[in-house]
Amino acid sequence: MNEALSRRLFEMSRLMELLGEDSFRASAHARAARAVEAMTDDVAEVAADRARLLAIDGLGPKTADKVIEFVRTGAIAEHAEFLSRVPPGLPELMDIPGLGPKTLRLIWQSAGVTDLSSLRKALAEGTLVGLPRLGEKSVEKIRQSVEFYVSQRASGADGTGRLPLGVAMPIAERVVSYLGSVATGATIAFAGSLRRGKETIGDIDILAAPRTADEGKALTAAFTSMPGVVGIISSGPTRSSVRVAPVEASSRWGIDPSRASVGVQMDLKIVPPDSWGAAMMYFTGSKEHNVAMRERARARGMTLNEYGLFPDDDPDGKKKPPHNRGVVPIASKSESEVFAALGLAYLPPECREDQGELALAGTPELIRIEDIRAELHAHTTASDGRLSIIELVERAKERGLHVIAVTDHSRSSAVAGGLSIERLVEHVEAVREVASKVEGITVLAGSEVDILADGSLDYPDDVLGWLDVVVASPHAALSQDPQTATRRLVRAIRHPMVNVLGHPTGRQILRRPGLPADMAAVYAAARECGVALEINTHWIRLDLRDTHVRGAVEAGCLLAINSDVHEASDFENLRYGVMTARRGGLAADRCVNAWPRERLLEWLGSKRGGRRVPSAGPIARGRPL
DNA sequence: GCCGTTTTCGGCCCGACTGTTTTCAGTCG
Repeated sequence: MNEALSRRLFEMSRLMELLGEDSFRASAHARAARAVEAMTDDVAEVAADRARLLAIDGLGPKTADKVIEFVRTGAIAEHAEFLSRVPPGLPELMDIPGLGPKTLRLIWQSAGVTDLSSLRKALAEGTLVGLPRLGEKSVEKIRQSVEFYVSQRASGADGTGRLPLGVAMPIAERVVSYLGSVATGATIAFAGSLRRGKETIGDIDILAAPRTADEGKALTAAFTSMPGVVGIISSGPTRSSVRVAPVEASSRWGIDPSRASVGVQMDLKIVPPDSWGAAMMYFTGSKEHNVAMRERARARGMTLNEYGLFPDDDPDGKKKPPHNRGVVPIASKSESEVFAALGLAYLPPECREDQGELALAGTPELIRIEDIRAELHAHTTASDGRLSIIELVERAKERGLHVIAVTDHSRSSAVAGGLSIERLVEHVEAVREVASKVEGITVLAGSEVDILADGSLDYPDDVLGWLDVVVASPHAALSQDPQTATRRLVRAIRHPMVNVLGHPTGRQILRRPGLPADMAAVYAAARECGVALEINTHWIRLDLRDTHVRGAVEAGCLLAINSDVHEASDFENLRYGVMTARRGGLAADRCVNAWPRERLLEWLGSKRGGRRVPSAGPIARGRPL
């Protein structure tokens, strides 16, 4: 409901822009859409009390009534009215970079462009050249943008042109390292939604502070000519934008190799070293967070831009920007400095989304990568992993973990080599054999047990009783209706031997939505039963997602951050899971993977009749526990 | 259409880059 309504409001905002309505009204609707998106409660429930809606920042009398209308009728009359005035294929064209509402409106009303195909036709026939403010060059830029957009749609999994976090991050790191080799004295880092840990990335922002002007020029030259650049969108002394394509996508996740290349826009911003903090803050965003920060600065008689926080000596905006007039900034060198000068504690990038973070009294206590000491979800060659038991254990040890759980697939996951009961017995004994030999790490024998469509588990209870840890996960039947999905997950959580609910919704980013369960019911059951909800760290999953983590944290749940290890490199995904956890406000004490060893083992044992975990020795076959 | 450490009415973030312009509009982040 929240998501559907938020989308509807965003659409209204977009349609208003296209129709040339008051731009402030349009942005008010976009703000309302974000407010609804950020709600952790079900909007249907909140809307029962109009005063509660009005108390939400960004919702006023008019938008609150539209929310109520949507909750009651499933539609907003004004939305339908806007929709009837715009050709159906037009709004999507706003996704094309460089094509904004004004230009789109112009070519719609003056050149009859109504959708992608008529736009391409108009470009091919040259009918756009000569319209007001549209010369040869502008039209050529639009043409290139459209072709790039079309190729992205053809190659991307869903046509949004966004890259998963885990695809974008390594690219950004390669570019940062490459630019660092060009300008050895420069400070270089990535910013943007990548630094905030969003699950998908629209473009990659790189920030550089060279020591000299020559170094800056060298950086720009290197950036615009680096391998993979297929087009330069713009390039100036302080900013350059390029299109990079193609980029290898992962084949392991079943993306068709012939389509396994996606392009991405990359921006380089060059700033003076003294502005590093203000620039980092500015280019990290989010946009909405920045707006809130600048408003706060203004309210305090200051003005904030990417060069620093300045005294506001020019309220009318008549003069040149302060940094061009030699005004000395109040703060600029570090982000902490700027936050402090605005009366704020340091806010980590992951919480800069304008979702109430400016009202926080201090820096939120968020989990860090180094807090993670246990991995509770890992596969070996026994099912679909690539590591043997001992290899897995050694990799875990190298990473400083004190607990590693071997949790291969259960029998229903046939394509993933799920273990029959007989094979499970052998496997558990093999794991215990390894556990008895290695030192410095506790090795647990467990299973990632399928949650069947009706919520029952894939092994009988006596078999589950042999194990040290049970991760119960949905793998099939992911298209259930909300009621069935909720019943299914809650039933699995209530099973007395389940420790962790693995990738709870089964969603895959840009690929499939996952179970539409009532998450509030899932949180409530998990809290009551002491079951940890997993944040699966693989960048194709990140399940729970950030908003779900926030809901679970607010509901008082335990969470697990697991890398669902299938090969050694999967341990590297941990950072994406931790970023997602931080976006949801998770602190270390609520994350079972961050607990001291004994506390973790005791918690696991509480679901195994309180017996000591790990068990040692052979399984007493045929004797139900 | 929202909102108030300057405002209950009149504002509403800031700067860079580009192209079509002799002073600025559109777009982006």
